[in-house]
Amino acid sequence: MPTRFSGATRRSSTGFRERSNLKELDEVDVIAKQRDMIASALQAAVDRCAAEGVLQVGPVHEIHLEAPRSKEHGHLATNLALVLGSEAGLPPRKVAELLVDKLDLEEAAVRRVEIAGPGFINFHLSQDWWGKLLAVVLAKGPRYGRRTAKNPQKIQLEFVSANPTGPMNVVNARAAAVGDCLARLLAAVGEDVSKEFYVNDSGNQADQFARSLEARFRQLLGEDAKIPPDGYPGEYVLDVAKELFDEHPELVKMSPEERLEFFQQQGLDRMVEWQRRDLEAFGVTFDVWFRERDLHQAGQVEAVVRELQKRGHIYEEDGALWFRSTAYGDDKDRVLVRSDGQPTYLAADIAYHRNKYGRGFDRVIDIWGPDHHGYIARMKAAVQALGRKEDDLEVIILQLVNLLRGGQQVRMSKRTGTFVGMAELVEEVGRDAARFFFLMRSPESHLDFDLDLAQEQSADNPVYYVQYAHARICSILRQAEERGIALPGPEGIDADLLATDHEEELLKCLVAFPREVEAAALRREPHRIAHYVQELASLFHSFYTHCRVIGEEEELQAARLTLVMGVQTVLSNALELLGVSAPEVM
RNA sequence: GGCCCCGUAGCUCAGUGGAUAGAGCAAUGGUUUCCUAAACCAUGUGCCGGGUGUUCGAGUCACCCCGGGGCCA
Repeated sequence: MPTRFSGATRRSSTGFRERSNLKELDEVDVIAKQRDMIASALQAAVDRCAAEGVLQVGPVHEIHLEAPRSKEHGHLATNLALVLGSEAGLPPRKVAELLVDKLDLEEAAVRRVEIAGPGFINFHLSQDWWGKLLAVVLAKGPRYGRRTAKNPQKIQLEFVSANPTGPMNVVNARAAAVGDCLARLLAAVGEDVSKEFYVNDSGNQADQFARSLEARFRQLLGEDAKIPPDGYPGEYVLDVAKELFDEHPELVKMSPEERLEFFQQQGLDRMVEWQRRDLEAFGVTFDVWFRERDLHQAGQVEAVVRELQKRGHIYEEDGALWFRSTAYGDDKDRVLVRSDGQPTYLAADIAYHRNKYGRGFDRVIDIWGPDHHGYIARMKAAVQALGRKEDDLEVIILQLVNLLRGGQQVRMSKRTGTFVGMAELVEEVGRDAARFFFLMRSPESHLDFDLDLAQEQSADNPVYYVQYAHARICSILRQAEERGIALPGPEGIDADLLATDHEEELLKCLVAFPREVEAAALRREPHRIAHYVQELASLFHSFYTHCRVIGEEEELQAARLTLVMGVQTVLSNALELLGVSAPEVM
């Protein structure tokens, strides 16, 4: 039944986003359903062959169906016959023949089945099915690619957690982009995610920062104060000192001890605020900003040491308290409380992780910089010593970022002032480009970040390339709207008309999106989405050059407009996952 | 010395144990009466660092070696 896009139904400024009432399509993922139907048909065929004795095999554990790379191999393919071949003692192609012979695919939208290569069984889906797929994409709209989980995990994702004693660097920025994207991906597959930033506002570094502030403060008063040797000489410390000086004239009258105390609190708060603003400018927000200070004040560091003691994981040696982390695979035991009674950083970190689980998280994912890989074993040991499973803590180590300018590596040095921090980077290349570039590589790969390319407004710049595809679609839809072109509903189009390779490739790409999201989320690999969206944009640009949309014969125009809306939806959804904007005009 | 990451086309990198290993860049040549040329099309490129093993099948998994980067001591 045709519905009209123009006129009565809702429409967005960019086109004909429409709210469909395709209830059952909205609920069921037709792609997954198609897989399930083919898989169960294969299962039935195996059972029948086994019952008739032509195939002597045990129960099949898993039927693997994949989308082949090459289109000659159909839309879905299974290696089932190859797997069963050795077990049955028959050549795989023979097994495939037996299976295909017994295959009942009446329920499935399969147009053709063939045996190919060493024994693959390839399935070609009917064109009609592609029309249904488009209907699903449009019906789900922003929710296409998202799903709900039957038993959502409560996941805590901790990332960035930069020391509040200085500006954030480019690895922090990479962590922000990756962490935020991962949070979006996990939410997209139905998990319950909380993003957290851990503020190391205690300990020696925080003390040194306060002392550096004090020195800067005295300099403002005209005194000849020196930054302590382990302090922070950066100019930003002077800026903070100035701010505090202007806002708190009473500081002048305080004793040095009182002032130090004040700087410990207010100075670090100022830095944290600064970080929060920089992150916001990058489009990254956190659900929780957790202060290490609070852990100490609540006595949780002592508490976790006591708990480990009670559980028998602590021993005393040389006046210090040691955690027997080797019992869980660490290469040596670790000090938790030094002989002078001071807890170590590790003790606080363990207390922090206990706190996380105490808040009811099923799983904790930490994203750390490359300098922390040595901590994985001891933290995992601690988590297990506290009675959790090893997998309840997952650590992603981000590798280094090399900034390139003019083809040359930008040497990072705080001393020589060639330091490019997160804020400068976002300022220089823009939020979208920065995020996209950070998400192009897998987290554990070293990343070369080409500052020149990121700013280029050309085809070479993948961000613009992808965004341009979206803008072009918006342009088509605007024109269709202006001309008052009426459309059938997505379920009313004739999908047979989408017959060119360009169109088929696009449809296949749209189908693949939910699984791509799932893979990216489960494997913690956001870069998959960056690659996917480039692929989709590329297919669209090619389609755009070769196929007209507006001005074609009415039915074809309708079918292509529907296809283009589907592409728009998926481009926009994918970019949303990356945290990159999808502009309507460029 | 121990550990982590990487090694795939000239460069930067993708690559769920599957079929003839891909993309972008760079190079060369083309495409605009027509929805945005920030685009498209065509052409070439490989001991997937090396070896051994597991497997019906290995760029992918295991082990060893070589090389680059990093962390710790």
